[in-house]
Amino acid sequence: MSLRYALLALLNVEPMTGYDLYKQFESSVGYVWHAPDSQIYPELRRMERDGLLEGEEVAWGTKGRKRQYHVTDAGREAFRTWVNTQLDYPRERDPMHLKAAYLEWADPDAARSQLLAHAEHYGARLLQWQQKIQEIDGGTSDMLNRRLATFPSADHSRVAAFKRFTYEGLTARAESEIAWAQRGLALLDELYPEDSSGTAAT
Amino acid sequence: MSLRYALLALLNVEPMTGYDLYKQFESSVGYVWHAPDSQIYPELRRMERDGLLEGEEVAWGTKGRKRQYHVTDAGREAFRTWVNTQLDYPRERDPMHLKAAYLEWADPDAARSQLLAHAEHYGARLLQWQQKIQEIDGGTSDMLNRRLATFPSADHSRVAAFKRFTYEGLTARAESEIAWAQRGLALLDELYPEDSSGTAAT
DNA sequence: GATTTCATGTAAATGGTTACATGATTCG
DNA sequence: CGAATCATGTAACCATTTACATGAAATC
Repeated sequence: MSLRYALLALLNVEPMTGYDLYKQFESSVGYVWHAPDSQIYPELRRMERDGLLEGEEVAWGTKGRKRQYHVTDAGREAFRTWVNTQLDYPRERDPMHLKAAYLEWADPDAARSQLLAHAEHYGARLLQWQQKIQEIDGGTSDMLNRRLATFPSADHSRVAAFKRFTYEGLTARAESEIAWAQRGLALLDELYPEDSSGTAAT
Repeated sequence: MSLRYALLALLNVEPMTGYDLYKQFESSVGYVWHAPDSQIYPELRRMERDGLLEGEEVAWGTKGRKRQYHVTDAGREAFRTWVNTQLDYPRERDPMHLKAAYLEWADPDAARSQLLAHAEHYGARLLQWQQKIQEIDGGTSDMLNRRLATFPSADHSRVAAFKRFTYEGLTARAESEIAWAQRGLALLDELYPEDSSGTAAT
C-alpha cells in the first residue's frame, strides 16, 4: 500500500510519466522504497481509476506517446491522510537474524562470508544514505530543490529537516547492522579458533 | 521462503504438530519470524510432498487425530544448505522512513503521536528481546534447553552464543529505532515551537 | 546502423494476510 | 456444562517479484 503514497509524494512535486517515476525509484526514493516498473505502471492506472491522479496522453516524437500524471485534489487529500495516519507495524520477519540464530549448523567459513556480506551490504547502503545527507546539507539535491520550490520559503527548513531525519535513521540502522555483523565475526573467531581464515591470516 | 527453514529449525529439535509450531510462532521464534497458522499448515504439507518432512497421524483423545511431523535426512540437508547459502537482500522498503521523509505534510500532533508510537512499538519489542537474552543467560529458555540436548555438550556454548547474538542484533536495532524516534520528537519541538503538546507540558 | 534510453505494459508465480469454517478435547 | 485450547484446514485477496514482450526516439 505504501507504493501508492510514494508515487503521490513524487507527483506532488511535479507531473511525471511512469518512466520518470521508475527512474526515481531506481535512485533517490529507491533508497527508501523500491518498486519495479512492472508494479509502477499498473498502480498508476489504478490510482487514476480511483481518482487520485489524472493522466494525460502527451506526444513524444512523431509517433511516440507517453502518459503524464498529475495529482488531483483527492490525491493530495489521500496523501495528507496517509501522513497523518498511524501505520500498523508488521510482525517481525528478518531472514538474516533468523539464520543467525542457527549458525551452529553452518560451516564457519560460510558463516564468516555471510556476516561479511551483511556488513558489506549495509556498508554500501550507508554510503548511499550518507551521500544523500550531504546533498541535502549542500543544497545539491535536485529532487529536494524542486520539492522546496513547491513550499513557501518559511517551510524550507522543515522540508529539508525531515528529509535529513529520514536518512539519519537509515544510516543509524546501517551502522547498527554493520556493528552487529562485526561482533558476529569476532564471535566466530572466538568459537572456532582453529581456522580464522580471512580475519587474522598468518 | 524463510518460513520453510524456520519450520525445519524447530522440527530439528523434536517432532511437532502444526499447532505446536503455530504456538512457537506466537512466542519464541515469532519474535524473529512470524507466520499465521493459515500459512503453516499448507507449508507443512508442501514440505512433506517435497520430502523434507514426514508426517504421521497420531491419535488424540478418542476421535481426535493430529499430524506429527519429523525432519527427514533430505530436510536436514536442505536446512544445512540454507544456513550455508548467502541470502539475497531485498531492496529497501520501509513505510515509517518513507513517511518520515514527508512529515512536513503532517499535522505536528499526528507526527508526534506517530513517532511516539514508533518508539513504543520498538520499546515493547526491546523488552521481549531483552527477556530472551536473560532466558538464554539464565538457562531458563525451554526451547534452547531442548535444542542443546540435541547437540554434544562441546557445542553448547556455540548454540547459546548464536542465539544470544541474534537477539543482541535485534535489541540494537530496536534501540536505534527508539533513539531515532526521540530525535524526531525533539526535531518537531524545534520546528513547531508554538505548540509542544505532550512533550514539555507545564 | 547499432546501441542505449525512453516508454508501457502483460503474465505467472510467490509469499503473506485476513477471514471463514469446523470440530474435538481438556479444564475449571 | 461452558469456556478455553487443541487441531486443521480453505478461500479470497493483496503486494511483490521475475520474466516476457514490444516498439519508438535519441545518441554515438
